Amino acid sequence: MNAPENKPQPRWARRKDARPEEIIAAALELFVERGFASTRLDDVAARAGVSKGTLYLYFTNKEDLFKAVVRGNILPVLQYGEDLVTQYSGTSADLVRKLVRGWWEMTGSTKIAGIPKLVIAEAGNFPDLAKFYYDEVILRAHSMFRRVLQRGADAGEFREVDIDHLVHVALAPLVMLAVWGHSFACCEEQKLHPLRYLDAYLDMLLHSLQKPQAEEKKHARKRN
Amino acid sequence: MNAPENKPQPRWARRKDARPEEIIAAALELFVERGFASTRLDDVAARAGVSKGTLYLYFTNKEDLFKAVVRGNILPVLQYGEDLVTQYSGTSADLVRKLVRGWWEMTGSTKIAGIPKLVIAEAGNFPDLAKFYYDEVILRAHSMFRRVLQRGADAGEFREVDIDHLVHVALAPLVMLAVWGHSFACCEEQKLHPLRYLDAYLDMLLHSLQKPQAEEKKHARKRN
Amino acid sequence: MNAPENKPQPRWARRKDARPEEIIAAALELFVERGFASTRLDDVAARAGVSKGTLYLYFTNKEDLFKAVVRGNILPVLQYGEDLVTQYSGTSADLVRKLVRGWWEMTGSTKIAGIPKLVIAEAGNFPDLAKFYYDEVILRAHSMFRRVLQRGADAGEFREVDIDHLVHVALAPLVMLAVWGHSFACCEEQKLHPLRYLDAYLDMLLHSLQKPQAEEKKHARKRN
Amino acid sequence: MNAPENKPQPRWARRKDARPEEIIAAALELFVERGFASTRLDDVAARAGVSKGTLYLYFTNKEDLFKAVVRGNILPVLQYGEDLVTQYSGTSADLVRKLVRGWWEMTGSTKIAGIPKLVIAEAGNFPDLAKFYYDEVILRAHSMFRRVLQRGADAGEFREVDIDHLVHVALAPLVMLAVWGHSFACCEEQKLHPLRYLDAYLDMLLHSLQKPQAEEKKHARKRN
DNA sequence: TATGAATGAGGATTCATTCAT
DNA sequence: TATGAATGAATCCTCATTCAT
Repeated sequence: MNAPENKPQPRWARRKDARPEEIIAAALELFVERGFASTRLDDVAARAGVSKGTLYLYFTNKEDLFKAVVRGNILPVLQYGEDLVTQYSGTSADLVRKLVRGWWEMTGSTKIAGIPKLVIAEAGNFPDLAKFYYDEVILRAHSMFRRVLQRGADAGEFREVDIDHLVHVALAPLVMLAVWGHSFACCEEQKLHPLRYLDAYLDMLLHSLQKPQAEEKKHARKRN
Repeated sequence: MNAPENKPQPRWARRKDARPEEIIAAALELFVERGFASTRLDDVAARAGVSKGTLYLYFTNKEDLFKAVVRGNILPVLQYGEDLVTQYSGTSADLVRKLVRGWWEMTGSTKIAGIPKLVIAEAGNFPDLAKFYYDEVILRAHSMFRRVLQRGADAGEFREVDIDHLVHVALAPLVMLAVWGHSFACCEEQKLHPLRYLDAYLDMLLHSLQKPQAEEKKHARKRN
Repeated sequence: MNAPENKPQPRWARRKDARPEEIIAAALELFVERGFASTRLDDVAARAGVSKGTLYLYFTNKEDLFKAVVRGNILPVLQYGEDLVTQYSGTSADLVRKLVRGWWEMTGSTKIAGIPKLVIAEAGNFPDLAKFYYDEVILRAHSMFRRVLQRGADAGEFREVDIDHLVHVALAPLVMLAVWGHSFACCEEQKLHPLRYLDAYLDMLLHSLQKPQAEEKKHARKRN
Repeated sequence: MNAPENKPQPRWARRKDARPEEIIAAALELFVERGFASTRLDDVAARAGVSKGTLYLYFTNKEDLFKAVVRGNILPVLQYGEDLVTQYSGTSADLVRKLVRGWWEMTGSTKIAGIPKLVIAEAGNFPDLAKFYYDEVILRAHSMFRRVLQRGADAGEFREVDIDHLVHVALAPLVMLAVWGHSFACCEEQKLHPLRYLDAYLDMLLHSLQKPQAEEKKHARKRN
């Protein structure tokens, strides 16, 4: 206890700051595993190592905790992508590849990937959560991806397409990959290989954006 | 009661057989609107015009009813697609277009489109339902789509791709369109236009399958 | 079971009609004994001989049950008094005596006497119940008593007083007697004798309404 | 912390002694506003400007605090009346008037008037509090009022009545006035005017105690 | 003394399920 | 078959109370 291990903060004060995040982490796991309705707050408390009552010190009710789980986990991952898009200087195709693979490593392959399923499942029951997710996550993600497509089109790298709708379409396979991992993945006898799935996805998407060869050559020349 | 026998209660006799289907129809609506856990059997019974007890004459419990809803609604739509693939004689690109637009009209734009969301949401809680859906719906849909891609490749119409994974990828936007309509659609200020979404999807998919021009020409010649 | 005891109604149907009243009766006892907050619905159910869930078939929630208890028990007793006032043909003093003694027998000495205490105690927490009680019970009781005083004044039997305020004042000892029985009665070593209390009350009230002797004589003459 | 010692925290020293009374004052307000069960100690602490834990330094539990509120507020008001009765030299009717109006100013019109309602409401749940209140408040008040009536009777000013019961009866309107202000007062559209109520009360009470005129004259003569 | 984070027993409420009719 | 009254297990949430600091 009095060991020189650098433990300057009293255990309690530190706990107080850490508690909400510990609870959110526990709740994320359980909500992802079981869904909103089937998750008992007893279990969340137990997994977070606190008592039931403690939950209510930090969250008004189950719904509030649910929203905190979504907001707390999902927003940080958007910033990364937006920054990347802003800073990137290579080809737009490479940017797409980098974004997709980055998303997989930071989100798609983690517990956070369970959130889209959660939000989709509960959108009807929590309209304001759905609205939040739509405004803060979906619109931002669409906006980011639209910038990438526009960037490629402006540079003459991508062909002209219906960008507004393609954004919707092109993000769907990523969302589905995340959803899949928390729904049917465990039913598969021959497991889906996420990286091959992503390769096939990138192959499809980038092929579909490629200009007809004639123009492509012009573009290639310009770039040099 | 003591009335003469010339009224064999025709309406009733008919209803008796129809009961399970009426219940399933009512349950479909409510499950789609509210999700599994939030749907009360009271309401299902009320909407089906029967008493709560009657539900238990036809379904052993809520879970059983849920499964019946899924099974009863989802299987019929697959047959149509499979038959089409078998019989179709035009180009594979046209077959893809026809399948996609047919799916939209028969399924994507109907209440049935709510089922994928439901199954995804409850997959964790009903593993055997998920397994059923995976085996009977997803695998069959994948298989059907795989045949189409293979058909195009065999005919030299489509370029060579990783068909196994592309099937997964290529179906995702359709599933997501169905899911979208039952999750975030009501949050949108500028509503997604499903037919344009499908156009963008087909445009993307078919472009990505196109052979490079050189080969394309060969193919075009062959086709003529 | 098949005994010839005249039990013509099926037990269930009869129960359904009787249930709300059985529950209200049980709830009255417990609310009176323990107050609103300290009464557990478990106990109400047990005393009514039903399960907890059954309460919710008949009452929306605890508050609703509470209100039903008050409304169901208190309104019937008012009618008696109002009818008596309307029909009575003797002196107003005798009418007062009859009303007071009737109230004691029908209400003051029964469980119903616990209700004023209840309503007083919970008025702050249930403003609409208080409003109901004020409108439907207090105002009606005041109105009835005002008619009696006015009747006596009109007949020259009672002296002129500030009737509006006297009504309030004069009913207070009756309310207090009811309240007393459910609050301090059990603390007394020498028990309050309700009938003597009522005698003292009537003596005080009627004396205070008596005209000065001179006028009294005139009145007496008139009456003959 | 390491500041020079010239600051003996005067404010704190003062507060330390005042704490229990500040808590009691805060608790009185809340108990009166909401009743015992609906008052949260959180709120008491907040209103008293202390932490929840601090309450337990001064009171063993909620019940103890409740009792302290009652005892601390109700006893002081009795002494005034008892002293007045002992010292008063005017007519007994005037003494009654003086007592009643004094009570209104010192108690009936203040927050303290909420206590009778509280005690009545919780008498069943806190028998020892009820006993305390009965012994220390009600019996003393009765005793005091009995002395006044006896004083009037002994002086030949009041007629002979059943003093023991009249004491009960005669105090009831005062208690009810206090209770009224904390129960139905807020329901009234035409507010009760307390001073007129008290006038009507005194008028009734003193009239009822008046001797028949013949004797009254004798008494008047004696007094001169 | 004073704090306030943490506790957990307690109670209202819901709803799938049963079963007497 | 059909009903719907009744059940009671399950779970959210509250808040008086404790105790490490």
